[in-house]
Amino acid sequence: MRKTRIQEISDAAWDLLSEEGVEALTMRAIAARLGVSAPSLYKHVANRDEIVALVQARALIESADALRRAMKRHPDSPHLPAALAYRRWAIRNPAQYRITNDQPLLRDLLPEGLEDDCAVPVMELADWDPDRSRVQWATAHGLISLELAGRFPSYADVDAAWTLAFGP
Amino acid sequence: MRKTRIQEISDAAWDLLSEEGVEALTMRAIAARLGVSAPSLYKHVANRDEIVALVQARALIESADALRRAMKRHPDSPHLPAALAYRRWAIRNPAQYRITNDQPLLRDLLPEGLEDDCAVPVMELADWDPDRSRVQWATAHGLISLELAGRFPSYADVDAAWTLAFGP
DNA sequence: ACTGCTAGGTTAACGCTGTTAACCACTTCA
DNA sequence: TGAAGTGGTTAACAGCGTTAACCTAGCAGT
Repeated sequence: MRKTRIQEISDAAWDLLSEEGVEALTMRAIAARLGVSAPSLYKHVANRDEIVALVQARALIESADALRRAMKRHPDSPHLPAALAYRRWAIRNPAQYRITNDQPLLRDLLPEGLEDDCAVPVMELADWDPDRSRVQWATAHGLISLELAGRFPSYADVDAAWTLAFGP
Repeated sequence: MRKTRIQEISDAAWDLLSEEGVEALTMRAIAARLGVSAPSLYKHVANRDEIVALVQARALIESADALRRAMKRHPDSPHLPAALAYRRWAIRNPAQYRITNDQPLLRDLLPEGLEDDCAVPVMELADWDPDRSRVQWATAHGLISLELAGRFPSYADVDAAWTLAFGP
């Protein structure tokens, strides 16, 4: 089963984000990675947003999986491990995290139900209390967002903040 | 005391953000607001980042002031009022909030000490515990960021989340 | 009063961006 | 055999930040 061209485009975009950051995600750069000219991408996607949506979908899935795996590994006290796993994923994929969480999701272009599916583990961690789950999600997202934006001073003990927020 | 041209540029950029959002903040649009051509802006600023930094500085000051005023108004139980005042400022100035908090601060272009000054009220609210202050800041920032990005469903009770996070 | 500097504007242009139009070759199928 | 569809091409456009070159009004110094 060969890779479809759309998957190749998605992978090229993902790798470009990993290697060169958000600003490097241009149609011409993606095309160059596939050894092709930029306009030919439009034979496979309608516009750049559709490629961004592919990245957002993968980022949502991967980060939710990281959460789920950590919860499975620490079934009795999952909060801190799950939070740290989420943080770890974000720090390792900063451009992907920002492109899916620092701007509106391209919902119309995302697979149906994906967003809800990825919210499940967070709901579960908050014992299905929607308010609690939103606060915990916001705290994790806020800590990551501020860390990625370099808003904590270099001497800040960010680990201690995570432990205080999600620890025992 | 007439307004200096740099202040006029800063104000034009601010108003443009208020009225048309982040993507509308272009050199040509700022210049048009002053009835002038884009290249002439470079007689007053080195580049676009310098204008963004002017906006960031004003946003930091205004949002910190909103915090401080709320704390002064509710000296006995300031946490929730202060948090809601911060949220209110962000919701009323979404483009300015995002341009200063969703990307790295342009520290080299910001007035010396401004960032620290604006962190003081948050520190005070957290009883000068740096870890607590970072968590509370992150929670507020996360809630705002997710709300501005439209990540909460329309039926979500965001007020309840704020009350849960900062309430009594 | 004349000279020359400076402040602050102008237009033209460059390289980048996303995107469209027009064209072309190869494969598939009736 | 011919038609349609697939997936590539180059040229081009408007908008972006930015630079270069030029011009003009006002002020300072002799």
